[in-house]
Amino acid sequence: MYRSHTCGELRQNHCNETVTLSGWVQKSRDKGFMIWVDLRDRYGITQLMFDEERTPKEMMEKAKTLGREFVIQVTGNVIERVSKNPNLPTGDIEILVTELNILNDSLVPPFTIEDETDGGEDLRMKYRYLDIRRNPVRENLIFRHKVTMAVRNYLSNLDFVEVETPYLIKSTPEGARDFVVPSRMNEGQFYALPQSPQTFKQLLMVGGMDKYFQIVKCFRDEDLRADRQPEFTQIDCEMAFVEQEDILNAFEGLTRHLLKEINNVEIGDFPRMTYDDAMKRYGNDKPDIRFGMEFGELNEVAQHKDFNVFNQAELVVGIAIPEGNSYSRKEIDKLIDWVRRPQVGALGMVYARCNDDGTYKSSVDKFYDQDDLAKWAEKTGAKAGDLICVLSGETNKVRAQLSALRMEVAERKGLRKSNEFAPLWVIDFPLLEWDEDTERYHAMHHPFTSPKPGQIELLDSKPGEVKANAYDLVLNGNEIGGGSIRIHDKETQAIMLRHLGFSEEEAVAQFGFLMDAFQFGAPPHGGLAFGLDRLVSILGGQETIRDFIAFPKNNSGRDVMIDAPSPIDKLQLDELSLALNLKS
RNA sequence: GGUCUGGUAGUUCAGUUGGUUAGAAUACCUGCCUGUCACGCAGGGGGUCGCGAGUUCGAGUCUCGUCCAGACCGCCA
Repeated sequence: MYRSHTCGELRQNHCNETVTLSGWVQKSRDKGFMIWVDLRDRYGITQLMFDEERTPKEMMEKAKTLGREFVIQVTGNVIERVSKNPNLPTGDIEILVTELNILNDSLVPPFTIEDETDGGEDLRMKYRYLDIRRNPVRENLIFRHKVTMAVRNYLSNLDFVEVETPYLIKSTPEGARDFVVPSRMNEGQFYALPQSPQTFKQLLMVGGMDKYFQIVKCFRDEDLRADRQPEFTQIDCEMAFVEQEDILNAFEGLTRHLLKEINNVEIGDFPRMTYDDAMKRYGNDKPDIRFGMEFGELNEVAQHKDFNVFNQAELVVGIAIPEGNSYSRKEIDKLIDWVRRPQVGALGMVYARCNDDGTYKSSVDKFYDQDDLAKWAEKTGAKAGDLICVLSGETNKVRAQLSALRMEVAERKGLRKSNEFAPLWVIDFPLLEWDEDTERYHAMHHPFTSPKPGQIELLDSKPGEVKANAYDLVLNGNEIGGGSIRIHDKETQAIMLRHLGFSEEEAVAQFGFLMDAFQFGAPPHGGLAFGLDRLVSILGGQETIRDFIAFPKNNSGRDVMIDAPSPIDKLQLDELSLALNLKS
């Protein structure tokens, strides 16, 4: 028996008991006459004690050799401490050790195993197994476990069935790049890892599994970000015999349950906003509505004066920064520099100070009088003491730029509070999106999304204006879920694929299996998928998803711990009938 | 594919205008210490300044290239 108790559970009432503990040496304090060792496991820390008078000499010598992260097993008596430590749950007691067994020694760890570690990201990832010994990472992994358990319980209680779908599937040209797996048994042919189990869950609906979910890994071979991993986990859901309203209600229920269960936050009906509205009011299809600073469009009141920059712009739009008038000229210049960075890409920024006495002072006073500026204030909702920031140009670009500014200002002003939760449904997404590079329309969500009733005729005349039965669930400015009501008949699916540029042969080759299935009594269906990693990190009140993933990849898609990806040897390539054609 | 930031002791970082033997904290090692718990005290070891060229009497410092890491843009149906 390695242990009778954990390192987190012994208290005063255990005194005089003989116990056995196993764990890691957190720290050893050698005072010569006495040695204290903090023994750590997942559950806590218990202080071990060796002392000149009561500990045999050989054991005293052995205790002196204990280094950080040695794994040891001790047996001893629980005794009350002479000087207690109120900061530790086990601080009233310590173990007077009678047997010491070094199970395994340890090299000096490359960073400290403490809550506030001195280790950089790089090092922590290389030695992730040491990082996981730290409280914050371990707690995040346990937190994730609690979220997934809550999801499984909630959905299971509503008669959802978790069904596994295959990881080795077929590559499709739509959407993200596929990770590809060569097939040894089928020379020259490849599987793809799923970007999502999309078609399989639809086929489960055809199969009559009318409520499905799966907590499932998905793979996308695209460039990464702080919050984007090449393999990530979705809570993938699908329901048959449902309309959009049924889906929104079902998964609003799940989200509300999680907020209550995990964060003890009660939230009523989630607000809904159309995509068009979100773009107009926030310049963004995933607006953070924890704070204001809504867009005010100024074309009416700022054009047809002598300021050519605005006159030539498709859109003139501003926001009011609360108490922004306190910014110095220098700070405003810095803000202007910020929006001019290539990543944001604005050419310039016009601003107007809203003075406390109700007057205005703008960077374009030459062109606008006090009455004009008062109208700006009205449109942007600016109050005395605020700062109006105005950008202009091509509608989509300006909206993106001003949205970036809005988020940046909110971040700097601490308006993005991690313990506040503001969910939002964004609905009525466009069905199609024009792609400049390929000069054709792409499905904004995916090719299986159904258009709004009665709009399918518009596909020929005004494809960009067709709205879809597609919706996103947004939480605190992050898209945590997205879904749609699917097409469930062969004809509509064929029309859709044709508009996406598939020839009939291509459509049959890629998605024939789905359209075949639609001919055998496919029920109306729809669904939604949550990004679990992001959802968990937001509920956990943290920015980075990497600390909620046990073994994440770095920026370049590498696992620096196992050093993957890596070359494979000639033999493996030969078996797969593959030859390398390296660019560098 | 692009923009920006960084790379100096095991680790986190400082290093001024290009100038003597590259520093601090922490970790590590040795010794001391009669209740420690961020223990304390004394001493010690530890450096290819990412790598490669170049400029210079002289480069951690300047220039170019390159590699690695991070953030962002493109991309991510």
